[in-house]
Amino acid sequence: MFDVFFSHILEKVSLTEREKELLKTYFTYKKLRKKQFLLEEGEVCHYLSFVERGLLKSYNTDEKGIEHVSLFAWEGWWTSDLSSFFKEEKAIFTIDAVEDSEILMITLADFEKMTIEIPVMDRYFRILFQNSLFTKEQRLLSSVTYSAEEKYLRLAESNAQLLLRVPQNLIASYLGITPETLSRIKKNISRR
Amino acid sequence: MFDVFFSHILEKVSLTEREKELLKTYFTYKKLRKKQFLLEEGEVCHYLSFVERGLLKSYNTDEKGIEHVSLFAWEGWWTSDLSSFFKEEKAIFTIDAVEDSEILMITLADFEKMTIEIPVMDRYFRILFQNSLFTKEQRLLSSVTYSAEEKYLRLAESNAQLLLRVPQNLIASYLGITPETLSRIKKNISRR
DNA sequence: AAACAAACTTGATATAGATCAACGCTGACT
DNA sequence: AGTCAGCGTTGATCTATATCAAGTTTGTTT
Repeated sequence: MFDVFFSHILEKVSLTEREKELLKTYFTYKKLRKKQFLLEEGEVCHYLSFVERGLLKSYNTDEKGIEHVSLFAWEGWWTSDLSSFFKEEKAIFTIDAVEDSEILMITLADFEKMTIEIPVMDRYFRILFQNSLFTKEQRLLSSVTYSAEEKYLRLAESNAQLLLRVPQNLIASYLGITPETLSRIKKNISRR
Repeated sequence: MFDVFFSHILEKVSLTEREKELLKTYFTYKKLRKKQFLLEEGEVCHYLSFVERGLLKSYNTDEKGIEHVSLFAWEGWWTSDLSSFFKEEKAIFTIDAVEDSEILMITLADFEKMTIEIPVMDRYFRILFQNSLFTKEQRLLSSVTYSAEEKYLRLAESNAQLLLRVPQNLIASYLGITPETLSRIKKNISRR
């Protein structure tokens, strides 16, 4: 139940057996069926969640009702509306399960307790957030600099697995283009 | 020389006098004249820098030679090509001074020493990177969801100071639109 | 297996914003 | 004080991608 969890954390920091046992106590295990919501826009996001198995997406819905996927999270990733979670404000993102999933959830109060009692978790999350920043920076640059086709090709290169696991309309949404445009792009690419 | 520096760090974590003195020893002070480079694309980024005074921008230049501003950093902000700094890879960003500036710089080796010897700095940077993530998430959402005019209005609201301090062509670049478009947007807004 | 709803494709048309070009203003350096 | 480069404005045109619409394929539920 904590397999993926510990293997991911121990890649970045060391924990004693005692710390491991303590760490477990802060988390709640939950199963989600495909399409089930973990968070809905407008609620306060009460959990930071680690994906043990499955795949979730977090997205924002605009005035026209169009969904813009902000992040996919599968085995070994964390997901949450970070801003809502840490500031206890209303969430701007919705999170739901793309596949049946199993997650480990922690509340803000427990997160704070955890960083006090296991200070090395501050280091773990420092490294985690730092790596997240690289990715976000790349995406931001990509979204401003490249054409729709280049964005798709770059995603295909950097994240081939995603394309196999996620329906094309969600990929389009993640890239910030319409499904129609993505369909045409793929046709053009395969014609060459 | 470390005024802004300590006031910003002490907002987030506490330090003993001993830790403060030790912390200082890891940083190098540097003055930059307007237009002077702190980092050029293709180099490895050897420093993470805190801005004591002034204003820097970090940007990426595309194949057409167009600059895309990724981040402005003024008093109390950190700047670096994070990915290049932490992975010791070639930088994709260039950083230069928009105004005469004074900065405090730390190398990766010293950063690592610092987090070992003053573990609470892991916490400081965890919180810092976490806050950065909120902002990047917002910008990404904004860049995909909103029209050029909405992006501008949102920036004006959330960051009025920036508009006063930075030339309009850089604001356009930061928003991912052309200077011509921004000029037209402002005209439209003021006509109403 | 039938029936229905998603997901994907293809074509026609519309549009936001880019690009190209010319000109005026401002402020920095000689 | 004069000159020149950079910044901002405005207009005309172009283009990548969105939007709208219809049809096809795939997958899920009963």
